[in-house]
Amino acid sequence: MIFTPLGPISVLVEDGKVVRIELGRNVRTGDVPQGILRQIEEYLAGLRKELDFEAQIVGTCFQKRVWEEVRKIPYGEVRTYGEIAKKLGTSPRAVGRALAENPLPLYIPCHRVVAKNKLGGFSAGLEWKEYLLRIERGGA
DNA sequence: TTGTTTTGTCTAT
DNA sequence: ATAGACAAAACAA
Repeated sequence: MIFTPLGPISVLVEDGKVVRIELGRNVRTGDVPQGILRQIEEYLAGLRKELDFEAQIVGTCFQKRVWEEVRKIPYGEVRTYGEIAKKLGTSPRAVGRALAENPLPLYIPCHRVVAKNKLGGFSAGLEWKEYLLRIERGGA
């Protein structure tokens, strides 16, 4: 369990692999390896740019393709739903739909995906999206 | 600026 | 099979 200005973050781990990350909700979790928590804390403090731990990702074939693509977005940069869609040969709407199901926010940096002229959405609430983007922008 | 149409995928019926 | 939901975008007016 990690604390942020916006609320707690819980990490669910199954045999050494991160299965789910919950923003703003306090979920019952088992033991979480110290190294994983530290990475996330450092990331939130703006001291770390990549999360690198083992994760087990469950989803449909299409969802995994979207999540994989989103993982390639560099720290501090953003892409639009349309840009991701074009790369995968699908529609922006479908990309948003897949991101809405993202089980691993932060690890799969879906906050780096925005709408063309707006911020787009975020399952945990837009405050989280803004918060995360602010961290990566180096802002306070 | 607003509303309307088009759009791919997923879930439930 | 089909209908409805959706974290979007393009277009008409």
